[in-house]
Amino acid sequence: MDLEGIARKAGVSRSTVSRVINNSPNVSDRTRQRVLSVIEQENFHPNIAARALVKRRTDIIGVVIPSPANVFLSDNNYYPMLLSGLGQATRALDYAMLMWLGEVTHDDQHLMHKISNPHLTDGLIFVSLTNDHPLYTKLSRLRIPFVMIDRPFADLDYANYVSIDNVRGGEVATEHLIRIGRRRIAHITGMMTITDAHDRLAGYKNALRAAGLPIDYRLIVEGQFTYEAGYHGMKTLLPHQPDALFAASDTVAAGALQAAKEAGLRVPEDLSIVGFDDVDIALQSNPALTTIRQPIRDKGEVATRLLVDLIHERVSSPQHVVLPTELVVRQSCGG
Amino acid sequence: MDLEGIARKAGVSRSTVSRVINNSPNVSDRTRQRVLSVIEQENFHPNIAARALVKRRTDIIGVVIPSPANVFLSDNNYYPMLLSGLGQATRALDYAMLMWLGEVTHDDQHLMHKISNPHLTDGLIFVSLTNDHPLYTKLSRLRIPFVMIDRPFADLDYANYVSIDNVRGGEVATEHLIRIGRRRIAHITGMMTITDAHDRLAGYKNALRAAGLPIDYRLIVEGQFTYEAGYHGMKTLLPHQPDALFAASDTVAAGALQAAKEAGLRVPEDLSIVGFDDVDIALQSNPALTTIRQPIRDKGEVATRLLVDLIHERVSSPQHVVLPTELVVRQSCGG
DNA sequence: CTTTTTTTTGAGAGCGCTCTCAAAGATTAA
DNA sequence: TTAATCTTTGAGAGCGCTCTCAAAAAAAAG
Repeated sequence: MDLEGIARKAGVSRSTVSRVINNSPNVSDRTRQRVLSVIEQENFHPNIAARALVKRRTDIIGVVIPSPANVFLSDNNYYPMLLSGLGQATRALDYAMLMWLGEVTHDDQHLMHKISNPHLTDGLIFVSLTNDHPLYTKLSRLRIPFVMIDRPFADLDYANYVSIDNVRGGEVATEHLIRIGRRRIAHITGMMTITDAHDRLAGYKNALRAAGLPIDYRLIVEGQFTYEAGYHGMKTLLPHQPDALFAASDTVAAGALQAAKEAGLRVPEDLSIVGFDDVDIALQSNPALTTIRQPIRDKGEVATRLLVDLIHERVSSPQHVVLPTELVVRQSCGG
Repeated sequence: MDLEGIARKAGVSRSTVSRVINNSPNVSDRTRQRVLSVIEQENFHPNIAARALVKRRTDIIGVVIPSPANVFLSDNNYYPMLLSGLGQATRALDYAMLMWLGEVTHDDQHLMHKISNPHLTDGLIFVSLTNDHPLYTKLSRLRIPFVMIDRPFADLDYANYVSIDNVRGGEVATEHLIRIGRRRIAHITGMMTITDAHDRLAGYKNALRAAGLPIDYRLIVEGQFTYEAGYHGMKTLLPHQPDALFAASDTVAAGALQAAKEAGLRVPEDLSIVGFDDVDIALQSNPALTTIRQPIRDKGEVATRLLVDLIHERVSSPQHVVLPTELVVRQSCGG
């Protein structure tokens, strides 16, 4: 059953039915009711392909999460929170959400071509795209608007993004450790292919400098935003006897905490720990983690709204949104 | 630029270009190369709306996760694992994945209508649909194939589903506790609006009966598959002095563990705990949880493959797939 | 009433593909 | 060489909508 069929049953023209399903005001109430009842009775669903063909809009936005499985699966409820924000906002704006999950390799031209098809989605949201990612370099050729969640590197300053103030977050975390009297503050970074890791590290260094403390590179270990990286990072750090740790994420902090406990250190007495994100693991750790809370759901919501504004050309590229973070003090740092 | 434009540039007809982009064998190599190079050079993307209009296929499958936020966000990496399986399989089968996240209320007719639009998706996968859900009753009117992840109640026996053997899982968990000498075994259930919770409870009872142990309803508490439910459930159980707990999920077990610790109980010495799922929290708990591992990613993969088989009418409804579970022994139960 | 204005409706083209069917070209068999 | 077969190509209809433009109907003004 198509528009024509409904029209026949209701004794009107195709145009009128079209007006009804598109909520046009130029239909008399009597006609509208008649048409609606036929639609209801026939359980009619408009063919959105036909609509998309003429409107040149699909009302679908694409979300690309190219994180490798170990990050996507280990980061606790970071991704669920983000997805929740994205899903919520797309629904509220009457869009549908297409999702591309999982690693994309260079040779998968087919997939990259599909993702960037301007006839499939009206716009794209890229989550935590690393700068060594095959899609990263294709961004400039994209013919539909896109928004990145997490700031890309400087070479992509033409891109729209929604991020948090990671530098400030790193500063606040480190300042807190300094304030409670710690002096040998270690840092386990995140994956250095995304700016979050760089910026949190920068914030850490800023705070040390501002307090006149030395930057000791033996106290800085590169990690991957994973539990394992935190665990092994801490093992590497232990010989250098840190009295505090700022971890690039709560998951990293949890891994480090485990390693510290196994080494017989008491947290927070012997070692203060501050994480980042404030995901569920922060609260479930023992002791609960002091952390920098970031508005994860908001990132998803704001990114979606921004993308839709871009699609409708209500704003023009590039747009940069930076959301605030907040220190949450719990037991893992004492003081 | 459309097919016609590419055709002109390549000096062939629209039909031939169509053949090329659809990998038809009936094109000479010379022509194919010529067309492909024009496509490449023009960065051409076929209009999939036009294609869908004539093919009556969108090559999109819809995934509906109507879980309330507190479940979606708290269940640790259960959902990421599932999504990973779903995403992986849809990609492998050359489909795109549309996602509907979050609660759907009765009054949201508009959304339900969108979800069930047969022109938008070729089929649907419902994840953990509760039997009190507004979509549950609409299933019979759906005009596209659908697969449920987790067995629905008996009234929906015409539905396709992929599940695990929850009854057996509950039995194995409980049998294990009995085997290591526990006699006052408590159970905190999941949300009773889905069969998983029922079946695990049934398995628990089966095992007790088989061992000649009484079923003590003071040792059975209804929960919600959440950390909080586990925590409060344990508090309710403590006065009845259980010596073991079978929790309906690892998240519940983790909450219960916390409550037990706070009450001064030693785990596993005073209280053995067995969880269910084997999600990350099981390993990160202290002590690590003995649990029933279920193949979460596989559920997603199998459901996707089944759906695609249904779409292509390679199999006919109803199909019921039950995947096996496995006991994973860790520290939380001693013995 | 008639004329003007406003509201409501219909006709028809066109969005960019696929698919069938027939024609043309190339290859092989007779 | 001609006929038969196989391979490759093109023409054209049609998928189910939206949107513009004009016509018809209803309401308001004169």
